[in-house]
Amino acid sequence: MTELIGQGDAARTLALLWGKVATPKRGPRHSIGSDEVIAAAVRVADRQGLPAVTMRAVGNELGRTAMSLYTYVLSREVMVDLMYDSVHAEFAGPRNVKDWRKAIANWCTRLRDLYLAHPWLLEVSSARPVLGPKEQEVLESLLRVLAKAGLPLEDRPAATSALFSVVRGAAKQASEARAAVTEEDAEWWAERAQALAVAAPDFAERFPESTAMATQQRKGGPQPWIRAADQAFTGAVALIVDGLAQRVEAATE
Amino acid sequence: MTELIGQGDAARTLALLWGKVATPKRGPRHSIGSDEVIAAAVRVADRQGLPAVTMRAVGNELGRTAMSLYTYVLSREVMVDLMYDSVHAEFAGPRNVKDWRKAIANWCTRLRDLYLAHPWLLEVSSARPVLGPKEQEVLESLLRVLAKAGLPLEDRPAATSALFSVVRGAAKQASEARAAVTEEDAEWWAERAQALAVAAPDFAERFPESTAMATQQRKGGPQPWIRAADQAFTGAVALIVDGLAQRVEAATE
DNA sequence: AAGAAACTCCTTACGATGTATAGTGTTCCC
DNA sequence: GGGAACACTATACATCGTAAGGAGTTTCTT
Repeated sequence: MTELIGQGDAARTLALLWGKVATPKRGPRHSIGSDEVIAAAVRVADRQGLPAVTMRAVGNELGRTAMSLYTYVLSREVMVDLMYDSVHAEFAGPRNVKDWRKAIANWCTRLRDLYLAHPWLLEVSSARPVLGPKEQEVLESLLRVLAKAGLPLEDRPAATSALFSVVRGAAKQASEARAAVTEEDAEWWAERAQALAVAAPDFAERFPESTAMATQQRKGGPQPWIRAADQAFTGAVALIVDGLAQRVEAATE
Repeated sequence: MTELIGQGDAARTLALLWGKVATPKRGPRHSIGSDEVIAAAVRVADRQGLPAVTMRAVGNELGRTAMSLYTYVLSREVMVDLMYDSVHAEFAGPRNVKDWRKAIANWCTRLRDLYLAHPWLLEVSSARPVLGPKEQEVLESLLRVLAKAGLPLEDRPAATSALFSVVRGAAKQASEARAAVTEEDAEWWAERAQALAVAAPDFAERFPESTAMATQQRKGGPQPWIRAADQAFTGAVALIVDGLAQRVEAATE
């Protein structure tokens, strides 16, 4: 039975997200701000992944105890939300605004690069939306392109939904592929592949289409995983852009 | 009956996934099988979500201790992998195979419904692929449709990547929307919305396009969230299908 | 037939986690 | 200058996955 943990959560969190925190009048000065806490947490996440972001680890990163963080961030969950929005500041809006097709492709690539720079972003449970300004700006920048392209209002939810999904999906796949290149993990993959061959000797007959696609993808020269993931990504984006072009044409006729 | 119960995690897990476990010769009979363990874990996950799937909870579901599960599943992580593949058995391949466009839409809907029936599927970290036969069959069934449609081999990775991403993304959004209808959570959302209005009074001016889309979506009658999410989903799928149709035409000319 | 071996399942225990609680010391308002 | 508000620390607790070891059960070997 999940109880509503503290009624003030939402207001407090949103205030932090939108930079509307009133500084207290009395008591010792904050030697740091919540920004520093978030930055430290992001550093830990970038280095060691999201599970390593424990209150103790972040406190240690700041030369402080775990409990002192609660002065700034109310709970770990909230801290992760703040981290999430925070790194979206690194996102730079799309270029090539003249050609909207290129602008969309550019938006997708930049967002994917953000996810690749901070893979833990994709582990943040979006069971409940964060609603921060920096992530909002990412969405807004896409909508600006779609508006200028002349895409009807009613088509935009589908478009944004599709593009966000594809970028996130591709980023996930790409970061897996990237991890596979690590020496340690390469071994893991090899072992896994062999174990699969033993466990499922009839794989090729049972899943002919999957096998065909896999062998096709393996022809990509060195580091085929990464290249394949990359091509799947650009291909998927192109697919959606083509679909959007049809909608735009239909609307402007 | 292949013998190899490999020493490694991977081999053991894959053996379980592909049903190639050798039953031990000595010792007391298993009063249950690993299937029952997985089924019990799935029951817990369906009722209370993935975080509630603790070894103790699953053990309790079976009238057993937590530690006894290690006879069957080596670790919690492996157990979740097995759960993941297991429920993909519920997936029924697409109908309407004659019209490949409808078949794809059907495949997407069915997969989304699976995710909605077991929302915890979307929380399973796909940092490392599961490689089970039941999930593989889901992919294979899509590839069969694409093959029959005449989509060139080199376009299939992009197509599958895009469709999987869209279905997962939409399912995530939909399950959030569904959660919002719950009475408890409705309150949470209302509180959240009000807090946002306070924290970001300039939202509309700052994000005009986002606001326009939101108001547009709100015109959807009762339960606008769900309907909006649903339309975004079908729209996104249609978008991709249109893109695929172009590729198919280009190839068959 | 009987001991050894293999196996299931249990009890206990450990380190790690998020955070409640209580206390110490600092800073500012009246 | 006293008291309220606050930052920060130390300690403690429930819960988690699971390591370790033991008791009881079944089968193989002899």
